[in-house]
Amino acid sequence: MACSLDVFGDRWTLLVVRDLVMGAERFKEFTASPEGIPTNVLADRLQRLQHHGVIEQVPAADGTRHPAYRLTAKGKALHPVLAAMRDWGLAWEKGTRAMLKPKRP
Amino acid sequence: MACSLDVFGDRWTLLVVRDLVMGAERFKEFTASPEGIPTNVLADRLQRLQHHGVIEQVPAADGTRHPAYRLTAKGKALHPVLAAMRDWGLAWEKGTRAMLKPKRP
DNA sequence: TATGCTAACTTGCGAATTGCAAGCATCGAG
DNA sequence: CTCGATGCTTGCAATTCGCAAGTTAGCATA
Repeated sequence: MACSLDVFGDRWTLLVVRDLVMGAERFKEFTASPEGIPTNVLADRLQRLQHHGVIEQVPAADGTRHPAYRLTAKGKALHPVLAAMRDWGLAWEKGTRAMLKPKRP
Repeated sequence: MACSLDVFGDRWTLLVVRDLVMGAERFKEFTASPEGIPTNVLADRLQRLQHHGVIEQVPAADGTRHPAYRLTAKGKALHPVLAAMRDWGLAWEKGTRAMLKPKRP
């Protein structure tokens, strides 16, 4: 538990992972999320997640030369955690909704 | 997701909830956990959890007049979240172990 | 009554982390 | 060769954190 929290026990990390699950791959896509993560925090979290082996940087996905980020197996294994948190929020916090379907399943 | 993180999206809150699930009820018991939460942070988190309806303060459990803290239904509903995080940690973070059985189930 | 002990907080303060804004650096399009 | 878009990095004020040191209250012993 405590070790897991060392990896993603803060306000932003799990939101980044959520965006990855939802299909985000590029820096701009994360900043476009409604919560509005500061760019310096995002850069830090991406580095940290990479360091923990939760995500990996792939050099060039499409035509551009900008990096893309993908979940590793370790990162994909976080899905149950996210699902549990989403379900709890939906059940107990009023006025919450969720986009249930990932863009790229 | 984001709303859930508003409630427990920080380093200490979920550790407090974990201790509650494990049977802790009193201030001293939380501070005794191996992670060593600072007392001011603990006081703040207990207040915040109470404010969010995750825990409740019961005036006197045993002979003493010190308060005890208990999970509400909302708090108990966090169990799947904790379980998912524990399982992920055990599966992917090396050298982790867990005390699987709560003292008071 | 004085003295000590423990539990449960609160306060103070230096250090680290955050959020916001602005500033680079690179690339392809025009 | 300028322009806009993208992907970061830097600076700085403000919040939060962690540690240590009080403070308060209820027994307890003498």
